[in-house]
Amino acid sequence: MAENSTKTVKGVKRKNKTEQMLVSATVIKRLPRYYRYLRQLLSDDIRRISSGELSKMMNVTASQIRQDFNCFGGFGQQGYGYNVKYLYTKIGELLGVTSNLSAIIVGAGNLGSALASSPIFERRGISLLALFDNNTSLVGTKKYGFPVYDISLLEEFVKKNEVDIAIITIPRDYAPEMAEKLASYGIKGLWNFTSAELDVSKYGVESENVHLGDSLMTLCYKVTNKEEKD
Amino acid sequence: MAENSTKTVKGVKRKNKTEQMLVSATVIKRLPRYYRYLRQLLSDDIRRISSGELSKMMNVTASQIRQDFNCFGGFGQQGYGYNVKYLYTKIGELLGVTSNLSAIIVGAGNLGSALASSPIFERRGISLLALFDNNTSLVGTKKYGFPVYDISLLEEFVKKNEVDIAIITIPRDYAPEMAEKLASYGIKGLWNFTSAELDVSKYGVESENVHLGDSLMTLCYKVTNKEEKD
DNA sequence: TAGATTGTTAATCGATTAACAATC
DNA sequence: TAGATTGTTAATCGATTAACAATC
Repeated sequence: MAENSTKTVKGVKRKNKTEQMLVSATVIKRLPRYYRYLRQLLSDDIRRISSGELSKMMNVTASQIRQDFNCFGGFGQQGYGYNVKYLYTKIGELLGVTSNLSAIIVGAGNLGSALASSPIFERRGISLLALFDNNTSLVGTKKYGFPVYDISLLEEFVKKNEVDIAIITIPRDYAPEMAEKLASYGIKGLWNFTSAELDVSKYGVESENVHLGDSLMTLCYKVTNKEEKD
Repeated sequence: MAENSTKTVKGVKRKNKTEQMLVSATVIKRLPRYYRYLRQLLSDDIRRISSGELSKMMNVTASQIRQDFNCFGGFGQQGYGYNVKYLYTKIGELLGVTSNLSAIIVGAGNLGSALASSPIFERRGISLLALFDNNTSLVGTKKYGFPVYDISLLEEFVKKNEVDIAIITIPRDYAPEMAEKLASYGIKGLWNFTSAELDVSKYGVESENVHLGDSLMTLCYKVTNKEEKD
């Protein structure tokens, strides 16, 4: 992916280092946030930014920003800072925006439908292909342009279309079994919205557990236990 | 809240320490997960559990479990372990399950409606009161039993009903302004589903930013960059 | 060149784990 | 009592921050 070459971007030479150690999950989880801020800068027509300026905007240290970017070989230039467009593109590539991933939603209920209606996939270069459900009154309909298929067609569809990501919005109790099935069909990633913890790493499948309930409870903790203001 | 008293629970004496330092966010964020596992144990009729057993179930170290619980003064008993029911209740209290919080959903679109239809609030002792929207075709209807009111009624409603938590499911661009308004109306917590970062801590309002897009991108990173399996 | 700002090493901080004495 | 397991202190690990030499 990264190589020991020298590229010329905006008339400026840049070095790409050979991929070093694996990057910690702590750093990875910060990348989408950088990506959001960089898109904003880009749409504000800001061409360059220093770690110092970005740190003020994002409320993190400049040190952390430079350390984070350096995990991937360094995207900046001494004395100049970072080229916003270049940095945005690079982080986008890291995050897989250009890797043309495909996705399906398993569970065409309220949450599944809400996701289908949102621009969340399109914005990240992910092709949503279809929804699946076992509810016969949903099967055969379309949700925001995407077909809802019967769950019995899932295996064939996933294998034929080499689906990368499955989004799980089915009732909690069916989730672990469904996750295993999807893993066996060759899914590469699982985006889990149920309160079950789905770990299919033993099949080499990556997963992200959203756990909305945990987020809500964390908020409740903060609301309940906030007394001492500073 | 906690006091230097001695309680008798299930015939066992327990000490409550005076609240010590403030507990780190790292620990807080783990509480909902403990809570989930403990509920499971409870429904499986398991009365007691040791940190060692729980650590195996949850894939964390027993040390971490004991450290975490001890941030709140210790819920266990030497030589015995933890009483599941007691521990579950205690963590629930910490998380505000018994503090009778109220909530509204601002934005009755697909995502707002999906949340209204879910048992996520009821399960955590939160009363969902209503939804708000500016779409006249939604106003006056009911979503899963909850009324949808016009956004113009928001201020009066929040103040009159002393609403604790506002859930923001409106388009991103309106979110910061709405957050400030809600803060000024006296909201205590904000559960934010937009991609905007809403920080109203300057008004003393707590917030949780869900950032589904970030979660999806993190998954994309993992899917795209998984090569080396072990 | 001089100034700016990165890339990177070293120092600090906080979180996790290990160890064990206290005690049920 | 003896055995088990917590509560808690000490050791380790990893992540963050500070500092500065490299360099554009």
